[in-house]
Amino acid sequence: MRADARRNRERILDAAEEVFAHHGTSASTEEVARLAGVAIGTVFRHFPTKDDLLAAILKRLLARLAEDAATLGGADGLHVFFRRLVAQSAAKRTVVDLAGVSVPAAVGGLDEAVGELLRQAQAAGTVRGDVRRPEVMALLVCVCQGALQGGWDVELQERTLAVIFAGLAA
Amino acid sequence: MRADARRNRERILDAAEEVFAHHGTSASTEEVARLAGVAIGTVFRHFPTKDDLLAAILKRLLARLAEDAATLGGADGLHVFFRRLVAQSAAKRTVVDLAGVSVPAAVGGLDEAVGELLRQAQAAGTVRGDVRRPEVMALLVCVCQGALQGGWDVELQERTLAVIFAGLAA
DNA sequence: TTGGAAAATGAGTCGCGACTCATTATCGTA
DNA sequence: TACGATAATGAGTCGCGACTCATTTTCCAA
Repeated sequence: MRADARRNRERILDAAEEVFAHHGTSASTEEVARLAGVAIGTVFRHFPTKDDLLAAILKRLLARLAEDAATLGGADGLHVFFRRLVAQSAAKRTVVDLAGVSVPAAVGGLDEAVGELLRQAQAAGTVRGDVRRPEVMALLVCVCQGALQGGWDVELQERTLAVIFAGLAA
Repeated sequence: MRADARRNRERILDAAEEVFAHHGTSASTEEVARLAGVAIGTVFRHFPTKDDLLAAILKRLLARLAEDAATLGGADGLHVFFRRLVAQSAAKRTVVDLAGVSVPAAVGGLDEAVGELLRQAQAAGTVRGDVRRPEVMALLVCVCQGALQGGWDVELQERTLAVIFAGLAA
């Protein structure tokens, strides 16, 4: 792959993330090209369809989340991860809008990373033992969606998470 | 309003609910007209824009939910309502997709109905006293979103709701 | 340097879906 | 019934956005 091609690919991904974060996935590919500073054809050379582009940024986002999760741990690592995710979702439409794009959630090891956080929290006694990974993942998804849609303020976010944390601990 | 106009208006609303429930709000207005058995122009006579149509069915849905909530009560009325809402959401895209359409949540008294359920649950000791309505509403929205997107099976739904119920009770 | 392969360009095509409006049909009243 | 007002019809307009491709530009290896 030529140097300029690699550079443009990155620019396009960055631009796409920015544009879709603000305007949702319904934003046009042309807007992405404009922000990336390339012609529309270049975008389609790298990503033959819009869905390919969406899948690419989703993959990057999930990988980043998994990486982020991997740096956490201990008694309240899971709680911290919940809060970070909610904060991100409220600001960016992207992840949430991507329901339609089919990228297995397992990509990037997010499932595993969250599983590890759960295990550590349980070991520390912060979360009770009979809670399993699937419902934790489900709650993460729920909360992201809700935070984005509801336009939560900080207080509502805290109160809502408090209920969930209590439910995990009880 | 003429009799045929009133009849068609109802047909269109029913058709729209059906179509948007299955295919999301991106389904075309023409599809709605086809199912309603009227011409496309008739739809636009009753609802000048697609958003007007969406707002109308959202209003109906919220009113119905509030009505439903009003029939419940007692110690676990709130829990029952949670379950019903999740079950509906998983089957229908409509409510969830309507984030964009601006209809105050207060419409139809859903807020009040849920507030009443909360009060009764707290009186019965099923829910602890310091939980307030906003976070309950937020959790309801979250769970609807999540259930739709995640394609929850019955077990996952139960386990996820169990965490939330525990958090409300703890 | 330079030749040619790889990449970028951007005006143009295409299909789709929201919305219009001249015409036709239907209702309800006198 | 007759007739005017109200409503229904559906082919057509319009804009938008995904995607194409002939042409031009850029890279890099020999």
